[in-house]
Amino acid sequence: MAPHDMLFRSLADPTRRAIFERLCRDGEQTVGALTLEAGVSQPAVSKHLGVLKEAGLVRDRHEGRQTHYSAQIGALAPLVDWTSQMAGFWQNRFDRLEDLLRRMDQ
Amino acid sequence: MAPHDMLFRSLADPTRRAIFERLCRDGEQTVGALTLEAGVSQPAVSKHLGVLKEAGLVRDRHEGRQTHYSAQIGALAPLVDWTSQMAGFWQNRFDRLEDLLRRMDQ
DNA sequence: AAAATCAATAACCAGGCAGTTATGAATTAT
DNA sequence: ATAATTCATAACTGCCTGGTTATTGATTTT
Repeated sequence: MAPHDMLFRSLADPTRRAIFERLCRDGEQTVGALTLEAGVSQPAVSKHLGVLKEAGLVRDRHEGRQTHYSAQIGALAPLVDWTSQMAGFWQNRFDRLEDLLRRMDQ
Repeated sequence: MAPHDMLFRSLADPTRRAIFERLCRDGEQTVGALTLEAGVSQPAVSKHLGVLKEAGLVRDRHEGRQTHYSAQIGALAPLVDWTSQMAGFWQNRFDRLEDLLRRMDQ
């Protein structure tokens, strides 16, 4: 399984992505705080956090009976890489086409 | 539904993402050509192409009885924007923290 | 004209996944 | 000690989605 596979899968769900966005925007949050704005039950939030953690997108920190989660922005790197790679392929093909046209023009 | 929602959803499936990658790498391809390497049936490929098209990630061009598909690299822009935005949030929080520490240090 | 090819659609099926409620384990408050 | 809080897990459910085969429409080929 490609490294960005988990990444895309994790971010595909709107609820889950919203949780991650919240963590990016507002920094470390407890499960309870996240649940308040998630629009789904606490177990659902916990499950989403589990998926995000599995994908390396979040870290958890236990403190007493509450768990604090925070975004790991670095985990988005493979996504950036993938996008650049696709753009690179595109550009290469464009360059080759340009080259071909230049040759034909002569 | 956010503009990047479709995007993430479309790219989440490995088979579908592979088809898109192929189009980026090798340029315009017919459904038949894509089917040869997809590892799934032709109808499955057609369905994936439908989803990609819906998300604006591919264009189709009919020529006789065959349909040629090509990647629309520009459609990845919202994804890049989203990533930058997340990184931006992160950076802002970091800056505020840095600022706070500087004040405390005095 | 008849046969073959290409791709889209229809109809169906199985598995996965996001959601729920109920419960348990650990910690904190009374 | 007891009660309350916080989160994770278990068990279940319904739907969505990715896959299949069968078929049709459209175009080429023979």
